[in-house]
Amino acid sequence: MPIDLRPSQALRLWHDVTFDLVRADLPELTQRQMAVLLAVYLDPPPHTVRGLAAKLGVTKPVITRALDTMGAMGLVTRKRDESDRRNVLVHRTVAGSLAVERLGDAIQTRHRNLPP
Amino acid sequence: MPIDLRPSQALRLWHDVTFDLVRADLPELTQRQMAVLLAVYLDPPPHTVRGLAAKLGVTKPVITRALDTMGAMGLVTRKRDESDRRNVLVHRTVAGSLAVERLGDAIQTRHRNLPP
DNA sequence: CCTAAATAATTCGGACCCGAAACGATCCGC
DNA sequence: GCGGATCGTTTCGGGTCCGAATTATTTAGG
Repeated sequence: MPIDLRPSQALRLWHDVTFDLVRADLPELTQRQMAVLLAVYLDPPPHTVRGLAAKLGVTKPVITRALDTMGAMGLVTRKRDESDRRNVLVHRTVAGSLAVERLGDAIQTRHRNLPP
Repeated sequence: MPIDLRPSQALRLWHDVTFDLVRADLPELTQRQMAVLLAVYLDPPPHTVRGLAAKLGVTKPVITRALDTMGAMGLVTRKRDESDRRNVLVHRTVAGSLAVERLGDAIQTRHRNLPP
């Protein structure tokens, strides 16, 4: 477990990484889209629209729209669940894995360079 | 300086705090608004529209609009610079300080509870 | 079967954000 | 003073997101 972060260091970390995300002129993700992306890539599958909506405490259309947008960006794909065709399963992509990996590296780097 | 975060821990931290922000049904801030808010509260004053725009690498109207929104939320205030009335100076508020402080606590808590 | 429940998607009106350009106010050098 | 430069705001057309309600598809139960 890492040594405790003081609040000022915690905020500095959040500030620095947020600036990295803004300065990188990738398409901006909303907070909700970011939450969906990280849920899909960090939590174990399967991921359904309903499950993601419940996890985030938002309505299902929010998830559908987030998946529309992130699907157009190539960050996730959707497939019908063949064992229960009411469900839609969200899958990871290579592009999404790379984007998440880059975010992890950014956080790690900013964390390592925090002032004492 | 804190011990190094592994990328998986870094991403878990970002995931957890992002979820906290989404679940707390406060008005959502865009990434850019978050960047402006943290710049105002973490970097030393004075803060001008032009300075913030340069720091974030965005156009001035982006800052003006972010200040409009965050001003309506009570997170910041604007005042004319009396020594150069072309400038607008961005000031902190009690509500903004509290919001930033709560964010810092959330990050600290999530960081402390990261899996090994 | 055939109805009721569950799931994801779509529609609707309204609000917000964007970039680029134009605008008004203010300052500064000559 | 005056003209150009600087600063913040506003306008414009277009796009995205929102919540709530509705729809279409599929499953499960009697």
